[in-house]
Amino acid sequence: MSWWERRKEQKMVEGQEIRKGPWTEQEDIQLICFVGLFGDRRWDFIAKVSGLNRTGKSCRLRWVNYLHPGLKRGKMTAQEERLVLELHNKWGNRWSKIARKLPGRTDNEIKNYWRTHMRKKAQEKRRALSSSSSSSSSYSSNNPAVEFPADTGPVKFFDSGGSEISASSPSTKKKMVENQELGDPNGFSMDDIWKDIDLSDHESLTMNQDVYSEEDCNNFSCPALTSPTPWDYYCGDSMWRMEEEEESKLIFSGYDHNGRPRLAQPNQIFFY
DNA sequence: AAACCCCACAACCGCAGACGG
DNA sequence: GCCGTCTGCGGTTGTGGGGTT
Repeated sequence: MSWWERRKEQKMVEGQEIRKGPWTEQEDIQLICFVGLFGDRRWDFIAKVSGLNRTGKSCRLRWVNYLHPGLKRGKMTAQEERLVLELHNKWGNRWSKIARKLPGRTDNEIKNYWRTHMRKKAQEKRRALSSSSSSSSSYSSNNPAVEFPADTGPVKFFDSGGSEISASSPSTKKKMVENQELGDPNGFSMDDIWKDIDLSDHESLTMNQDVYSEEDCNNFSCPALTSPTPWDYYCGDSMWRMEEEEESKLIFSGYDHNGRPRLAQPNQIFFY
């Protein structure tokens, strides 16, 4: 049993049910306040002192994927889509690494985008293949690995990635290798398939414009947000400097009558 | 209008690495 | 070096909304 499970159990014993599922506005506000006070590092501590009855992990996730100032909302721009494609081709499923090149986008967002995007691609490809040739395709039907499931549900083979097998951990690497092995009984790996998909995208990309270099990626900056978020009202980029400006920061203290977030000094906030 | 499908998004889980005692 | 604790990452699942049949 892991420490986390032990801890969960301990909490249950203490009679504190760990909350799960969607976050309420009130919880968001509470979390924002406590992150404002203690910074976005000590999640376990924040989870404890905030009285949210959430796990530290859950708090962190909520912050990183939803509440963090500067997050972009809305559809990926064409530029971002291209960048994701490029970077995935290069790094594989290193979502956090890719996300760092797209300011305002989270790894989760990119992951989700890729998942749906690639599923669509796979389906299109499958349709194209089945209509063009039912017998001579190199995507042989006796290769179970390339049998795109009729069902559009989760597909394991999307765990493959760019030209470089890159993984943060040995187990992840192992998984990738396993996937490749599983998907390659006849010398045709899932990686090849995805590379193929990537390439077709890549080709259409390069037909129209220059390919992004790494330098481009580093210099890439997203256009200004078009729709104001609550964070635009109350912090602009100041929250990014929160750690350096512990003393002078303003933090969220609720909504005013217009529904706009209110600002206050930490010492002006009373939680309960 | 109802049923169904698809997509986007939010959230959870398991695991591994980092770090401090 | 070991162990406990915590954080971060990648994979997966659940769900709500919008579009289509």
